[in-house]
Order: sequence, then structure tokens, then C-alpha cells
Amino acid sequence: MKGDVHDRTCPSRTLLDRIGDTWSMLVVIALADGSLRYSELAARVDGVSPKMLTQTLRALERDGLLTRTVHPVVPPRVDYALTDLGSSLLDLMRGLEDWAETHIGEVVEARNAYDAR
Amino acid sequence: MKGDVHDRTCPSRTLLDRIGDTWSMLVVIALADGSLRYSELAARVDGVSPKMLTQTLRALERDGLLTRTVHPVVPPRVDYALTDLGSSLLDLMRGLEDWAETHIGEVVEARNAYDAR
DNA sequence: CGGCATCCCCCGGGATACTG
DNA sequence: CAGTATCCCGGGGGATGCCG
Repeated sequence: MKGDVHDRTCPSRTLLDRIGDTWSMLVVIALADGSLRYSELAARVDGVSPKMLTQTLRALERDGLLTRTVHPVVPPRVDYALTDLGSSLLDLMRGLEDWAETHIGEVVEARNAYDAR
Repeated sequence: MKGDVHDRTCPSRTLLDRIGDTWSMLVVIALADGSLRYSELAARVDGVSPKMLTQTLRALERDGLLTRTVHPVVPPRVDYALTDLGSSLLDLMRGLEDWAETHIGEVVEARNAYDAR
């Protein structure tokens, strides 16, 4: 079964929102090299608030893109790791990251030119 | 010069927001095969309101991803076309579209499983 | 440590109506 | 045709405080 993002009623539309989300991208990329704890993610994803981090992690977990593992120890320890499905997004996410970092110069120039008109 | 999306102060962060935006993606993909008029875009990008379409087009134009050409005729005619920079995003956008459409089934299953817990 | 709850403000974005 | 203008509501998202 194939979705159609051009159909406004297709669920794949909501998926486009999720994978296009900045926090989602940064979290997925952060987990590229293996599982991380909540606090490690908070440190790596610069600027994210606890609320948004939790919200993003829950959404990604619900969509089956990552797993959440609670270790019953004191102090608590919770690990997050990409699923196979989540890993299949890595190349795409890194592609977007790379495009943004590579072309940001041109875009800033274009913005300046546009604003100066 | 290279940006760093992991730095919250880097302008490439705003760029990540823009290219991750659902309307931006759909507009860029719609323009893949050549220029389109405003009304043609409105028809192809299912569900977009005039306000969001205009807003999205202005943002993409400002970032140098597409050009806006006004023909001084009656009735008015305005064409939108990707720049080279915009075209360089096409593979990435189509990759995201394809991923979403291919994996939407698995994701819907994952959501149902999660919600049933 | 890893959250969830609450408050609150701002603005994204839809609907509708009007114009060059 | 290709927008702009206005209204208005819902929710995104930050700050703060509490808990197991």
C-alpha cells in the first residue's frame, strides 16, 4: 500500500510534518551512532526545551521510529535508540542537514538581496 | 563556509525549518517539471489556502529557491519556477515524499499498537 | 534523573471578503 | 487572475514547579 502526500486526507501528510520537523530531524541524527539517554539528547540537541524534547521523543516512539527503554535503577535511566524504520530515515535526514549547511551561504545572500530591494 | 544545524544560533537552523515545511516541500515538488502559475499551484497543492500559498511562495523566493515572474497583461499572469538552487533540493524532497508514502503503512500500524497499550 | 502538569502568551494558519 | 486585508480561534511552545 502506497500513500499520496498530494492528497490532503492521506495520513502520509501527517508523516511529512513529523519527519520535516526540526526537532525530529536533530533527534534522529543525534541517535545515528547508537542509543542515548534523555540527558545526553538534551545536551546534543542544542536549544531544545525539556517539554519539546519529551514531546518529540513520544511522537517518534509512537510512530515506531525509536524505542524507549526504562532501566529500573536508582537514579532512573532511560535509553532511546532508533528502530530499523528510524534508521532508514538517517540518509534522508543527513541529506537535509548537509544541504542546509552547504547552501546556507547562498540563501543568506539571497535573503539580503531580497530585503534590500 | 559551512553552517552547523546543531548550533541553535546558526542560520542553517531557520533553513531546516523552511525546507522541512510541508507546504514548501509540496510546492517545490509541484514545480519539478517546470514553471506554474499561481492558480495551477493552488490546484496541485491540495488543501493549501491562498494565504499559506502566497506566504510559502514569498519565503521560497526570498531564500532564492524560486523566481516569481509577473507578466504585464490583463488578466494578470504570474509564473513561478525553481532556480538552480531550488532544483538542487528536488532529489531530497522526492526522497522524503517517497519515504513517507512507502512507510506510511508501518507507521500507522505502529501508532495503532502504541495507542492500544 | 527523567519526566509530567500547569500556566500563559503569542502567532500560525484557516475562513471570508475585498481589490488592482 | 492573483493576490491582500481582516478577523479569529486553536495550539505550539517557553517558563516554572512538582513528583517517583
